[in-house]
Amino acid sequence: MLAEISFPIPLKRTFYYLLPEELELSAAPGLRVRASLGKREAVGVILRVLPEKDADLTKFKELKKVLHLLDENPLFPENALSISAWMSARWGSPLGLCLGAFFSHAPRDIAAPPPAPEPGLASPPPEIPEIAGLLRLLSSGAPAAYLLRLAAIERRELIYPAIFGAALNAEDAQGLLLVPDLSFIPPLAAAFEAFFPGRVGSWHARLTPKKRAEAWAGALAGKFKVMIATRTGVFLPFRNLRLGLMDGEHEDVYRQEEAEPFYHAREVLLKRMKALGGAAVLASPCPSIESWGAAASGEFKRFDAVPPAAAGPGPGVRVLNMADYPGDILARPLADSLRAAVAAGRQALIIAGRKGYASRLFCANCGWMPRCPACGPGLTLLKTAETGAVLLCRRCGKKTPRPETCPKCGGKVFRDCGAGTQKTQEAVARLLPGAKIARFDGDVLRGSLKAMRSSLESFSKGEADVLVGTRIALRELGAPRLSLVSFLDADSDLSTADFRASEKAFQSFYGAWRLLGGKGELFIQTREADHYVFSRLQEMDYPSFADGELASRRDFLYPPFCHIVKARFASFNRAAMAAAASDFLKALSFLGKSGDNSEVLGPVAPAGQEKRKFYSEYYLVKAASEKAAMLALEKAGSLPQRPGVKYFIEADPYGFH
DNA sequence: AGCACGCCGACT
DNA sequence: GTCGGCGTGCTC
Repeated sequence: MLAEISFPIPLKRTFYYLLPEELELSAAPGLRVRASLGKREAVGVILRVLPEKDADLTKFKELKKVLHLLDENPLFPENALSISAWMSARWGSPLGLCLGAFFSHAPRDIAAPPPAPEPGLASPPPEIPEIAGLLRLLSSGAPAAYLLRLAAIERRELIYPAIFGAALNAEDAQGLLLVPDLSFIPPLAAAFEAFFPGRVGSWHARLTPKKRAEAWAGALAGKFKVMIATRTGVFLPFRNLRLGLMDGEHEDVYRQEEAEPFYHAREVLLKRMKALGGAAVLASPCPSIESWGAAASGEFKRFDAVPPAAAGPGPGVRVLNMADYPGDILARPLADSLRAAVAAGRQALIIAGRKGYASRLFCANCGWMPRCPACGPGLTLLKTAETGAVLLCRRCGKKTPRPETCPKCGGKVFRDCGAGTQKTQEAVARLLPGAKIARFDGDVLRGSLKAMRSSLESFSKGEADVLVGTRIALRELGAPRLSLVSFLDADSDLSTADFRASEKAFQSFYGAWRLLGGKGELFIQTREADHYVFSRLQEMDYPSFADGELASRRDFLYPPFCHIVKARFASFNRAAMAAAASDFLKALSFLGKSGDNSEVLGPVAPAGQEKRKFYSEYYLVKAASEKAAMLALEKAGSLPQRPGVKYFIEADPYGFH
């Protein structure tokens, strides 16, 4: 007999190995094996067991033997194999790498289950009247997915234990709590410890190897009742997982895009819990429009844990039209409030535009800003050595030459905006000569965990008056004396090429508003003060914003009403690139045939391409269903490779470049 | 991904 | 004369 084996290597192919007779009975799909691969040994997963006559072995000179069978039973009762196969089809990464996400953290020897934990002195789960209905449904154990809108962040420490308490009433039932950031784990673990003493585990990327092995084996053995984990925790093994809760489900960190396998932890969690017949709860103060849509269509049941008090008037919101303050980094009203806040012993948080982003152009005289005639806002300034400054629409890719004169006032002087954290820090220092100003951006974050903590802590303790940071600071921050938050350049978010730009911008503003805790002021500086996002800000009503956004996604056929696949072709040879694109279009001609409303947009080429030696263009597939998207991804991924052409095929791209 | 082979630059 | 850079190629 043969075993078809998948290894965690970036290859789409699988491998045939001979099964030694003594393993023939125990070998089964989903079990791990050790085998020689090339010049080394590797652990792979059996995909199937088959007789030799069923495999075409003519191409191999040698068939190696499986060396060891590592498991007697599958480690994942929900069938990691089928979930991995779905992941592979859904995001296009090799099956072996998808399986690797589940198996690669497994310790070499899985320790025997530890002795049954002694039941500690547990507090009764807290009562949360607002979500009594949700708790009732969870305690019934019915398989379902829920969307939970949460108000105050602090209440997670009560609400989540109540939810786990309700859903995990069986003795061996386990729950997984996914959080967007490592820094959320310790406080939540401490809160859970009161309700599940001795049975709360943690999982994140910075665990030491020994702790990692303990956590992994502990989850598998059922030692932990509750596992609190960052993104990769969605692949942990459990003996009896009954509840998966994702905190801050709208956060982009749940999407893995830097390295294969690509996936979105939210979707993987939903898939897993469905396969297990368990419950999934997606929680957020400002849910993703995808989840909002699923709730609207009845796929998720929605609950709101927003107490009535939170609906009252909160911090003041002031949108400052920067056309009225040409050249200023800090507009006058913001500068005045900032000065007053610091003088009164309060703290302020200033969110600067992200570093390295293309800046925007505006008329120095009247503030006029060029817009793309086809797509509305979104034109950014692009500086190229050959052609000079060009305006690029990041939504449709169209480029226009930089205007000589302003069509509104005839002015000839243009400025570009977009102050980074450094420039902003200088401006604040000039405004408040005596104030202590701290900075928090990607550079600080990339440094040591300790440096990052101390930088934030010094602000939380009140050692600094003003914190200048990128939006990453919003998530990490807890500052009781905070009374002012300001976004210096809201346009840098709104002008990104992403159909999610409005959603992400509103979520940021909303998060900042909530961070103020019902008092103080939120300033937003923009040159697009008439953008509809701002019209929704005055009430700070997330549901009404989300409803509007969802309707617009429906009208323009964007997720959750379609699945997007992006295909980019690049080459030094223009004809070869065109031929690859033509292969692609031919392969995708099945779309839309069966009456669905799938469509292919493109080609989109970068600005100033004719003048360069290197060519590239991309297409966007808007597939009407997940199935159609997976088929499109598969076809695009298996195009004949034309020499000299590079292929970039991507599912669910965030931002179209 | 590993791990090999292979062919050109500075050094014990 | 070697050590060692990383380009290319293969893994049942």
